[in-house]
Order: sequence, then C-alpha cells, then structure tokens
Amino acid sequence: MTTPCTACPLRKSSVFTPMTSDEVAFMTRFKTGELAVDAGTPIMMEGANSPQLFTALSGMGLRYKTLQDGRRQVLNFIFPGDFIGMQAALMGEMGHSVEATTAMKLCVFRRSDVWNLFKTMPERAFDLTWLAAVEENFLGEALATVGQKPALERLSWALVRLFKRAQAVAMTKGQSMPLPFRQQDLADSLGLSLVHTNKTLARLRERQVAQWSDGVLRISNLTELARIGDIDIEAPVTRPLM
Amino acid sequence: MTTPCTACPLRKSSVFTPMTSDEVAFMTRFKTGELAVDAGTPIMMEGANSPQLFTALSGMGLRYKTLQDGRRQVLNFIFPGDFIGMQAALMGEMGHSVEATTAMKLCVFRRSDVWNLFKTMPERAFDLTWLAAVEENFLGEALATVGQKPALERLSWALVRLFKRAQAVAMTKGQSMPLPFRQQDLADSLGLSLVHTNKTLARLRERQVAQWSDGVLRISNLTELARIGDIDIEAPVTRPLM
DNA sequence: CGAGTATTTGATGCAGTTCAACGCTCGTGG
DNA sequence: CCACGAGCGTTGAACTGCATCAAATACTCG
Repeated sequence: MTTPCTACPLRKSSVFTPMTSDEVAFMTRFKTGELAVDAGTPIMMEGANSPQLFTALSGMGLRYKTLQDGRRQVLNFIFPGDFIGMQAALMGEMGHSVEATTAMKLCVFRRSDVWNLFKTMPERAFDLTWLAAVEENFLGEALATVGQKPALERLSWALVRLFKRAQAVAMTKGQSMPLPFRQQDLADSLGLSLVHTNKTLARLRERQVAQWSDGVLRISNLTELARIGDIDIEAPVTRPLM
Repeated sequence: MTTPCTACPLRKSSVFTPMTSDEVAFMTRFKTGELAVDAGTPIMMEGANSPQLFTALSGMGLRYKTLQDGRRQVLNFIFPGDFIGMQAALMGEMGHSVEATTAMKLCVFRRSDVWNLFKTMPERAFDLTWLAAVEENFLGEALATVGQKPALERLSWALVRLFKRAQAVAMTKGQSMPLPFRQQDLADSLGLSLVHTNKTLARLRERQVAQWSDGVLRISNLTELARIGDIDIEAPVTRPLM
C-alpha cells in the first residue's frame, strides 16, 4: 500500500546521507504509513504525547509555542525531509506544536518502535541524535539572533537561512523559492511585530537585496543579505533522512 | 588515579536515572580522566572540533555564542551533571563556546568512543539523545521567552529556571542558592542590556519576590515569581547522567 | 592606595510597538 | 453577478520599553 522506503522520492536527493540496504529495509518496517493533510491542519500539539512520529515528504509547515496571553513564538519552518516528533519520541511529550502551512504529505512511524531502533540499528540511532543536535544548534543560533540583533539583521539572517534550507532540498529556481507563509509567521519567528516586519521587508526590497511577495521569495543579492545578517554561506552538509 | 564511575558522587543523587552495573562499567571505560579548571577557563570554543567531551562534576559555567561585533548570547548556564560537547560528539563541531565561571571539576570522555557507545550500549545512546532533546526543548522555551516576553517576565522566567535546576541537584538551601554569575551574564542570556537588567532586578527586589546579591539568589515568593514569568513549577524529572 | 571590575542610579534618545486606516483578493451567499 | 466580509499586506502617526550615555559607589587585589 504505502510506498516502500526503497522508492522514497526524497532519498534520491544528494543532500541526504545515503543509507545501506539494511537501513532502508529497517526503515520500511519502521514506517507504518503515509499521511496527507490539508493546509492549516495541526499535526502535533504542545504537551501531547503523540504515538506517531513523522518525516515531512512534501509541503511546508511550522513549529511554534504559544504563551498564556496568546502570543506565539515560531521556532522553525518545516521543509521536506524534516523529522517531526523528536521530543515525543524521547521524552514522551512535545515542547511545541506543529502545523501544516500548505498541504503536506508525511511519512508516519510508530513511537513505540524507537527503542527498537536504538537496540538494533545503531547507525539510525546515531542519525536521530545527529538531527537532535542540529536542531539544538539551530535554536542556539536563532536565540542569538533574536536576543542580540536589530530588526534588519534578524530578517536578513532568517531569509538566508530559509533560502539555504530550500537550496538543500532543491526547492529553489535560480534565486527564487516558494515561501508560503504570512508575514505574521516570520514576525513571530523573530520576535518582531507584524508592522515592523513589514516595514523592514520593504527596506530590504528598496535596497534591492530581497523581495518576498505572493508566496515567492526572490533573493537579489545573497552576498549582501548574508553580510547584513552576519551569517556564513557555506555549502550544505549532507544530513540523514529518517 | 581517576575516580571510577562506581564512586561517582553525582550518581547518588536521586535526580539522575539509576544505571545498571553494566552501564556503570561501560562508563568507567568510556571515561578517560578528570579535569580541574580555574574560574574563567575556556572549556570549548565555538567552531572547534574537540576530541574531548565532558560531564560537569562540580562548579558552574556557561554556554555562549559570540557575534561578529562582539555581542554575546548566553545560551545556558551549566550545572553539575550537565553534559558538554554534544555537538562536537555528533557533528564534529561546536556551535557555541563553553567556559567555567567558577572553578570546575569535569569528567572527561573520548569523542572517538561515542560511536562505540551507540553500537554496544543502546541504553546509553538513548540517554544521550534524551539529553539532546531536553536541551532542544530548553532552547525553544528560551527563544519564546526572549522573543515574546517583556523584561520583568524574562527575568522571572530565568530565575525560576535557575532555581529549579539548582533544586534538582540539591544546590539549594531553603529558598537560597549560589548564583556565581555577573548581572551581565544574565543580561546576555535574556537579550537585555546590563542597565535594564539591573533595574528590573531591583523591581523584583522591591516587590519582595526575589533578591540576588553577593552571588546568592534568594527567592522570597516562588509562586509569584513563576506567575510573573509564566512558567509552571513542576517536580523535576529524573534525567540521565553521562 | 591606585587600578580594575561589578553594581547602582539618573538622564536622554530611539528602535520597535501599538493603534488606526485603507486597499487588494478571494470566497460565499443572496 | 454583485455585495459583503474575512484575511493579508501596506502605510502613517503616536507612544514607550528598553538601549545608550554618563557618572557615582563599592569592592577586590597587587
């Protein structure tokens, strides 16, 4: 019924570390199905103990935390290949919510099989930990950005990050990429108000550095954008796919 | 020579998940020695590929990132029992620097043995991943705090977090705990200026909620502090010790 | 006792928030 | 087929929380 991992369209991408046939066979058993959700669907709720874990196959989404008064912090944007549910898998409770921004296809795993993965597939367990470490690393960089940089630099940092992520999974066409979020989402990810985010995006547009409209981000001057955002443009590291 | 893990003073604490004798034996082999450093010593540098990993045995330190212009974001404060070098262990490069704030004793491991840990001790590999997930969780909460809350709430959140961490490792005496950092360190962890941090701490003092002077933090009203900081006071979860 | 470091306090300015209003697009129902 | 409302982007104006500047106090240490 469900596509076996041998036929996974994502695995072909050169960004993802190749798997041995043993690993692919294991993942096929680990996988319990596929899930297609509409835009706007909540996938995981903060505090919930989800019995399912996912890998995003297509579409985009976002991770966020909600505060008591309704304010929202977007932690990260979800791209194809991203693993969803790490905290549920390990600690049994999610620290944030996840929702689909566009329609998405997800690969589904059983949480209860995670221990089996550690016991019988150390390579895959290592990969899982690697993903956790990368996410930790990203959040550290995001915290430094939100904590220390002024608005123009925050936006530039975020746009470079998004563009590099998109490049890694071949979602870019030249200097463009789909960016199907609202300005409010980006604002909430950077600790800025919607109004100020809008005005700062206008500045980047005027400066001929980057423009974002109708769900498409166009980078006119990546070097300059990276300079403003104080971020390196390094070749993407290959990363494991769960 | 070096203390075997069977005699580890930290393991006795009830906060740490008990280990089987197999696990203790493994850790003793994993351990290559102990390191004592003075206050102010850098332990790991951002970008470095450290061949050594550590577990803090005593003393306190901090993790931080430095930006081009010299600004600094403190990511977290290090308590006894904390594992240091996760990113070096997995990705081969640290995303942040670590330094000792007080004199510290550290348990030393060889980075090259990590793969062996995954292959032969899945329980310990799981524990390592658990620690990574907890750190990811913490950074998400910190990001939400810095991104969304005003100064008084940020400070309250941070003080509650610190106090609960200290309670977990039995470093509190009643409502007091040692907090051997500078106001600048706390300011850098919350994305606030030193001056504003100082003035906001004064407000908490006046309100009879918390006071911090001479390296000692005294919580006068934990409930109120937690209320202001919008944070739950839950019993500490037992966690693995590496 | 002078130099260096940390805390404290007052004064001033601005980056970013909040409030408000308008335009555009799209879906829905009369 | 048009009217209406909802959601999103855009822009102007006013306000404010926090940064920055400045300076005094206290403490430690060689």
